[in-house]
Amino acid sequence: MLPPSTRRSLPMTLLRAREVIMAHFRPMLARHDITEQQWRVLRVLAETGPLEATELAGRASILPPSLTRIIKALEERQLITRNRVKDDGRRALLAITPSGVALIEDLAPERIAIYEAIEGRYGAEQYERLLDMLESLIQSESSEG
Amino acid sequence: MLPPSTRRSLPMTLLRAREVIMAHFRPMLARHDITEQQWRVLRVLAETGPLEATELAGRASILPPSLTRIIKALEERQLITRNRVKDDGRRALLAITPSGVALIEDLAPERIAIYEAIEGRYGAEQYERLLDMLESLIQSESSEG
DNA sequence: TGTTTGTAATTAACATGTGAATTACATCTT
DNA sequence: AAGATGTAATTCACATGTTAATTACAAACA
Repeated sequence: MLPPSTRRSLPMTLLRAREVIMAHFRPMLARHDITEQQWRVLRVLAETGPLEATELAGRASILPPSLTRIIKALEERQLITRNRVKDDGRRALLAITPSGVALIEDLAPERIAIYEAIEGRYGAEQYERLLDMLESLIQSESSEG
Repeated sequence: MLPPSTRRSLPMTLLRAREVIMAHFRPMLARHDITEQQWRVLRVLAETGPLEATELAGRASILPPSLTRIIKALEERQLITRNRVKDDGRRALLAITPSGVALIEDLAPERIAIYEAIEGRYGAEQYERLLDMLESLIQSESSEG
């Protein structure tokens, strides 16, 4: 078996795919002066409710050191709050503020339009199938095996 | 239409997929004290032959500012060389050195084994189909599209 | 020739990715 | 209670991602 050429390597193809998709969202994020990762954190908190940092990091696919910095930035902008957990001085519950919710809601319509445009070009069925196949890949490669 | 939940968003799913795949390669790269991006640059040069920076950046999916730093590091380790292009003082041809080739060749067997293991778990057919679908997505979303 | 326009590469500034080390706190053990 | 062990979060150090600005050079052109 030969090694895959760079044009057919799975990690690079995933990277490029992500790249062409994110290109559609970046202008929107830039207009609102928010990074992609900050946006992920806000969306997760908006969907899930208050979370501890470890859980949030997992759901937003952000490593702890990055999350520490992102939390600091979002807290300064008053888009999230942090509250110490009783009985455990290490943990804190992170919650989105009303301003944070408002930001997410502001972006929602444009976000939906971008997704619809992508689905329109790629095909809605294909799109769902691709997501299924990616989830299956993640499943089959997750550390728990 | 509702916005996709973070668990079903395409950018995040692509990110997680890439993450579980790269997890298999990182120990190998760390043992050879090379970053993922440096490895990509070396592989592209090994496959394609000498390239100018712009072309290399495109093929390795690395932005110019990052490539500038990576080139510097690889040049210091004598894994690549750069030679000015006649008639145009801006450009330079970047080429992999014999040491660079040797490094790539050292890693090749393990690299192949890792890919085979992934294909084995995920299914070789599925694997190829996933690559096709991703390439199709990239095609349909490319800026020229 | 000198100026303008365009292009390749770099630099600057800041955010994130990554692995290792550290801190702060809990829990277990004796 | 005191020490050992474990866990959550942070900090550190360095590499890359990202956009904007700048530099170096080419090409077009007045």
